[in-house]
Amino acid sequence: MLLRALYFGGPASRNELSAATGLSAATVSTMTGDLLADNVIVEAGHVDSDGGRPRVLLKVNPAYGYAVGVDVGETQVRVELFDLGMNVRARAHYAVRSAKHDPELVARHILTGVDAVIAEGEVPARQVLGVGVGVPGIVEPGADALVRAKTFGWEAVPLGALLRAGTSLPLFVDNGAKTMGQAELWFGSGRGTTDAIIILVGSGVGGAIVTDGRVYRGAGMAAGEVGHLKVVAGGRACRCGARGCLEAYLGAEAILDRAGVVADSADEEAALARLLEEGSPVLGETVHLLGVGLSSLVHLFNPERIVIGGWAGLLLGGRLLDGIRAATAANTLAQPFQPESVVLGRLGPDAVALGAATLVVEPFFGDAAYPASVPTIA
Amino acid sequence: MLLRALYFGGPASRNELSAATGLSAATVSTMTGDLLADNVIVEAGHVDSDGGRPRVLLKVNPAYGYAVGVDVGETQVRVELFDLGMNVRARAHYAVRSAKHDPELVARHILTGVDAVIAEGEVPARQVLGVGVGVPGIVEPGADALVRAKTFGWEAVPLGALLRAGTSLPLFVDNGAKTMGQAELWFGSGRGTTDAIIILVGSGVGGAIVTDGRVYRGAGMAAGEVGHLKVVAGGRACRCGARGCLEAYLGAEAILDRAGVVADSADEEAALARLLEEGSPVLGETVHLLGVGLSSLVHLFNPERIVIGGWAGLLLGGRLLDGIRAATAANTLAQPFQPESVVLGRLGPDAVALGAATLVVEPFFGDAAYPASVPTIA
DNA sequence: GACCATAATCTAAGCCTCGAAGAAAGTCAG
DNA sequence: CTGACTTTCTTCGAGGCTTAGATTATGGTC
Repeated sequence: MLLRALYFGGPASRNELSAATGLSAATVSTMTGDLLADNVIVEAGHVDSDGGRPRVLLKVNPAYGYAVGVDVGETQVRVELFDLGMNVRARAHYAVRSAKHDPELVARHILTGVDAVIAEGEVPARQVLGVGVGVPGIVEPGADALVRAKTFGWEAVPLGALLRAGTSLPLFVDNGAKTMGQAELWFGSGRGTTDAIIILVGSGVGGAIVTDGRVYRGAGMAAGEVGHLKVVAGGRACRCGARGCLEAYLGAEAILDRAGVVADSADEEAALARLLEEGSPVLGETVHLLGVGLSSLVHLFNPERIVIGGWAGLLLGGRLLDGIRAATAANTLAQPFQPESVVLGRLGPDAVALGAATLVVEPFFGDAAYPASVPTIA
Repeated sequence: MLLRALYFGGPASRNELSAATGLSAATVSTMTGDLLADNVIVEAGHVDSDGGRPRVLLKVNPAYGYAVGVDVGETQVRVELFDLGMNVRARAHYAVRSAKHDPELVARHILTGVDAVIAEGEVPARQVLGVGVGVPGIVEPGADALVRAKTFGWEAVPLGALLRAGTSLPLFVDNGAKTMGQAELWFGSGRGTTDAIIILVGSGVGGAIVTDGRVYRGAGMAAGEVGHLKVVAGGRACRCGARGCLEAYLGAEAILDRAGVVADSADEEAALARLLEEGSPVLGETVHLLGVGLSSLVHLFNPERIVIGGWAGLLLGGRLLDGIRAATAANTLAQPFQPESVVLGRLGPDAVALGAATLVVEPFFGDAAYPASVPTIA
């Protein structure tokens, strides 16, 4: 609890911690004493007195531990080493031939990358708290971390098992959009909210739903698939097999397709930028449909904030944010929705690895250890 | 924690409680001793031994306290008194002229009803733990409990304030669909799940979304408005002002309207039953759109179970459940969805008052008292 | 330099939880 | 019927965490 308060509340004095956590000053004092002794936290300067004893500021020691974040993307595997302050200490990239995503090759890239960044970052191995991996598609819970990703042709790839064979570090695998969402939540535009929607538009559409301050994963880790929210019953075919999904209209691929632009994945960004420059009736429809989708989300989740991110999302939002807000408001009851609550992401499209690293750090900050809501009696 | 385990886990021995809660047998023993002394729990028979000392079963004392549940409906205000076991002890109904829902009149009905059922139930006033009220529309958080309900013409009715002027009992006001959903969650088809969608189809469409074992209310208590999930962008006009809402197709009113049947609200049930009997192309479309809506919900929430309730929902589901399951599956990725997870509600349409009473009881069972996810530092 | 204000620490007490030991209340074999 | 055995429940002392209240530390103000 204290660690979380310090981590997200920036440097703070013991006194502020006492107020923030509700613990007594005495408890904070003894606890911080222990944490200081264990080197988990460190002093971070003083604040000049305004009449009394000056406050000593404390913060989490960034060098106490390190986390590896991995982004398994369409074109490359990116591996990055972060300290607890989420500063990058080392990077490694491995290009992947677009069509071919051999699971074993990907796993090998990840494992080599992990060793490489730990070596390059000059970090003692025992201080590495774990490896977080963000992948496309749906990840099943369980030690094997079965991954289903249509875009990669992965049906049930046991990525967890493949990686565990090559490293003994704690391992966390999750959908890349969710890791990116968690990054926006912790360090980006979602900061400070407890109920938010983070929608990530890239080539496709993904997202993360934040409830009670945490990314909601549902009963089987598959919640938050914003891309497959239906906006037009019986509408355009989506690559998931269904019809009328948001992703069938909103991802860069879908937008370009609808506009009749031919572009392979490497050119998508330039092509979309050109489309925005030149204008197109498709864009108006896109904004409208995004508004419809967001209004559904508002009515379902009543979020405090809606963050639009991902490279295509930032491109669209940069020019059309007002339109998106208006389109959402037009479909939404006035009470639960303020247009200004729709904002753009702040972290850019490369935050998947950062978010993956936060998966490692999250349990370190106390996991919240919620009591099981209802204990089961046999 | 012990109370919750006992309440939802039925009668149980101290030993079972120890296993269920993770507390040691010693702790359970002392705690239950205190609870017994305070009369919060009582013994509930024995289980014959199978070789050792027989177990003494414990349960929550239903007579320890009482809760009043109120259902503010279209045609009447229903007030019911429940004991902790949620057995009805007394009822009072007050007819309301359909069109006219004068807030002060409604409040007066509620207050008279509360006094009436407490008197009729012969319950000591100090044992009444509070009053829960289920209303249509959206309830704003705060002491005034501002209610916005288009169907009643309520713009911002401070129902909480009106009631608090006439009673000093603790007061809980929430949307009726959510209270009903909580009733299904605690005592009906949702029992035992921690992640569920409960969709209630009556004249309109409402719902409750259960995450982490509790009804999710979002940042402003307005989450879970399943009726305003959009299924057809730019589709039929909904009474909320937007277009293409699920409620514009799925509520009894909308179904009958689409089928060209004229029926006022008193006849809706009979008319819908006749439509189901006779068949209609509208029904196929309804099933399809419900499937589309549910598939959106599955992708967003990845629930363990989907409960269809409300009088119209039970009517539809009774005949067309297989079709609904198939329509949902057709629009949903295979991994997160099993068709059998769609089930019918078990409590019938009168569970609003029951659910409202659970609002009163909920904090009594320990509120879960989740630590604030991130303490705020000034 | 006396006095005040605020921050941090120390101290003793209270509460919760647990392990270990043992009491209670049965079954079962002979 | 008796003694061994099984399982449930209770008691007791120890240990840990948290707190209120007193105390010490560190600076400003007059």
